[in-house]
Amino acid sequence: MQMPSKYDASQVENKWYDYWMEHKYFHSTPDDREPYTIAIPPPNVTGVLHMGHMLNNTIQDVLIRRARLLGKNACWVPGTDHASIATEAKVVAKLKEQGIDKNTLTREEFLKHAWDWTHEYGGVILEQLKKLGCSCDWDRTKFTMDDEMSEAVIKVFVDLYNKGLIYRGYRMVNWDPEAKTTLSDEEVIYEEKQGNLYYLKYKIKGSENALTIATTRPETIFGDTAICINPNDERFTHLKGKQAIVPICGRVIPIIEDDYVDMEFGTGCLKVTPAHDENDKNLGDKHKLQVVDIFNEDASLNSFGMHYEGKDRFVVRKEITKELEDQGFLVKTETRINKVGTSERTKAVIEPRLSDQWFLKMEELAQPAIKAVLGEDSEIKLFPKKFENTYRHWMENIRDWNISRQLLWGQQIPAYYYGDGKEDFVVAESIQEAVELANKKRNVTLSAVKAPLTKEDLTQDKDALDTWFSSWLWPMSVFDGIRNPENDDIKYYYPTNDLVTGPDILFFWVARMIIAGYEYKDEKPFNNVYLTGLVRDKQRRKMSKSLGNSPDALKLIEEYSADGVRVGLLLSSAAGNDLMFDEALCQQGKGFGNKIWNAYRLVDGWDIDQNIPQPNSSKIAVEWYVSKFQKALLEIEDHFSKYRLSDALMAIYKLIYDDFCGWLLEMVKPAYQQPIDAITYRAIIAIFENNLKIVHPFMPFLTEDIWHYIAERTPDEALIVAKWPETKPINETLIAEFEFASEVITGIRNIRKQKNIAFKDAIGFSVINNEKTNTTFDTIISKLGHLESMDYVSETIEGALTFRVKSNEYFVPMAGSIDVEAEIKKLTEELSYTEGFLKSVQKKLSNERFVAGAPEQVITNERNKEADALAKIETLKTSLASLV
RNA sequence: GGGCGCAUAGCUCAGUUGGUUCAGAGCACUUGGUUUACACCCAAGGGGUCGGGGGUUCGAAUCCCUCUGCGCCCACCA
Repeated sequence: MQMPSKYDASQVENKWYDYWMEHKYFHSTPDDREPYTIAIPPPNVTGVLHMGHMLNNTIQDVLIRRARLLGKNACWVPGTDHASIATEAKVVAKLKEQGIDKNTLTREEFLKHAWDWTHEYGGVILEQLKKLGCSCDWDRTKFTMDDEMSEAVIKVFVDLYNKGLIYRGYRMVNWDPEAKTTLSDEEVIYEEKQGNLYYLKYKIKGSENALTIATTRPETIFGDTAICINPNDERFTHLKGKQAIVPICGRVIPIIEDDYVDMEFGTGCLKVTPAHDENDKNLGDKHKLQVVDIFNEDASLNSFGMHYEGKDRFVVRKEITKELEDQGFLVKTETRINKVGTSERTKAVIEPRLSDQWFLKMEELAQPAIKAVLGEDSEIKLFPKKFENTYRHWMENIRDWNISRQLLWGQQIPAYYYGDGKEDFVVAESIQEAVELANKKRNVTLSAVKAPLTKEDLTQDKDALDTWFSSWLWPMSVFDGIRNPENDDIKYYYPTNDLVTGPDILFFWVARMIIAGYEYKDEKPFNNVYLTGLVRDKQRRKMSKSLGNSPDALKLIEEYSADGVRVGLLLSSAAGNDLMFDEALCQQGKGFGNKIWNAYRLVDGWDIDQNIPQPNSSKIAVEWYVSKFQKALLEIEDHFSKYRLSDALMAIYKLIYDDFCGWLLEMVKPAYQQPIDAITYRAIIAIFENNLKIVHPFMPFLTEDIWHYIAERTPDEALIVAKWPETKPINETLIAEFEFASEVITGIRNIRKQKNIAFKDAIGFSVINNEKTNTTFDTIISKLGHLESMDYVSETIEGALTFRVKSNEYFVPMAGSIDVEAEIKKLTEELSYTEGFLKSVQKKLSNERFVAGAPEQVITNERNKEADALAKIETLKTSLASLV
């Protein structure tokens, strides 16, 4: 087939992706091969591809394609996450645009909108992954809200409840007043903000005296139910047992004592607002204080806020400060930096709020997950290892997980209420079961038997479960391993091999998957966790939509080709290190593709002559490269085993660019318009095929395309399912000899450059072979140096340019044009450098403690260095003598 | 406040148990080169007191202490 001179990426990419899909290379079913499995970190169903996804999924595809070439049964399960709060926020915003208020809709109506949205946009991101070349088993695509996935979630909830691990509690939670839902601690981002510390005067009841407290939140005085002082604080002894009067609302509250109060901070008097601060809640519980909640769901004030009712908390803060000041209650204001919790999704300032929530007890569940990751013989390895510390810290201080969200989009909590009492509820997988359970439970409680409850008497809890409560089951539920634990898929594919994700969800997701894995399969969910870094721009800023510094992923692919972008992303992204993304890297990736393309164009253009013998230079060249390739193969293997993908790619890059294109092809290339012998040609093709195999995981499209130019192939022979190159013995001698030869060639090139000798002009060449190197590479030196001849001599050649490699001396005769002065200068400089070097080596060797303390190997080396230096000095001296 | 980690060439980073290959790679840069696959190319070259200071050792980028500057995680004193 005629090969175009330019590589047309988009056409090629579509062609081969379709081809792979058509022949079902991505699809996997259990068989007797070793499985290699990755469950994708499911992106948000309504999301679009960003640089983080690109990096993440490129890594996964490299791993999965390599596993496929290694003959494993590779299965990469794709899917999307319903991302409850993020998606719900988007749907609410869209409805708002259409003039629809979420609160006017029934649950069913809202969910219909959400599903419409999901069907419209869901899967866009998966289509984008295809453009990147991701070889997911699309037949297995899952969504965390699929019926069977939801069923698994509910089953697990009920099971954990029955085990006594899930409980309902009236607790202080993080309330997002914009989304009107609870957030887990992990979803709250603390930001430093400039704020004020207000000093407020509270009158003492039945006295003319007053006390002063300091607060950052004056609007919460309506919720004050006590003033607290430290019992050891002598300044306030006179306040003990007294009562204080809250400004503006005039409520009388007790003055209590607790050594929780820091005497150094503020005034040493603390106002206690149990409804709106976690620590105050604790104080409140301890001292049996009243709880006054002053906020509505949207964080506007309720009727306790008196004339501020209905106004937003921040508006009230401003206005009440004014009122307090006018009435003489405000003593002073200090500016202060404090950390304010904000919602990861909506950016709203979090309000601590007391409410009924569902919690999962974590401490006991976490134990197997701690053991699995930490310690010497850990079952799960984190890459890079440094995240183990972070993991340990979190796991050993784990708090109960608040799993309920006041959202509609998600699995509805399977708790059913049937009475007025706080405990009048049951937890069940279905309403039928709930009815039965409820009747049983009620009959036990009640002395008299009442008419049985029916479906209509039960109300299901309105809250939905936290998104992560479904995704923590992901590696199991994608194989239906929760509902159907003995099925073939779960038995074959679980545990999965590698998980590739960002460290930002180490706790949200990774830790919890490990916990769930041990609880439900009694086994780890994956062997290795590869934690990628954040993608940042050149100025180290995190790439984000709001900054507008994130390039359009698909445009990048259009411009640099999918392969180019993949290589660009991986060129500089060690595991766990942030990636300083620069489009120039994609350009380099594209350039690499171009290099490989043109290399094949060269080979493809050769005429083959069956009758000419293989030149010795070509024979050696091929043998050398085969060894070089094998050496690289080992190195690549080692990098992969340590998940050093950038290093593996760089090793491949250098092998192809320098050793293959730069050296091998130059060594075997026939003269202009001359044919190549058949033996060399066949060897080069075999080498080329091996090269393509190792590049394929990184650049799947280009390599598959060239693969089919090399030969007509049946579908079974496609590159994607080819066999990874076999390992063979390495001829280290040959590699070392080439190293030496390449230095000789460099020397010749330098002389040509110095004297402006064009490559097309052949030159004479002589050598004094003090090193006794053998002649293996002579034909190659001759070819690449364009030598007339290569003579072995024993005496210095007069009137020649010289250079040395080790103690060998080389001569390029140049009668009449030798600058003797310059030669002497050059030789003198080389001599003094070598003598200095020798001195330092000898100094080391004459140090008794060195000779006594250093290992044999090191000493031998130093002795070799000494001998080399002495030989070279000898050579230099002889040359100098002949010139002077 | 507690914990973890990082600092090596202009940039991004390797450097495994202290000693061959220890001062490296890629990119960028400088110089020279083009009828013969590729200027998306080839060749050659410059460039670093290994963040500062101190210590251990025959020997330190590597181990210890300290200072400085960054990054991340956790906890949240009103």
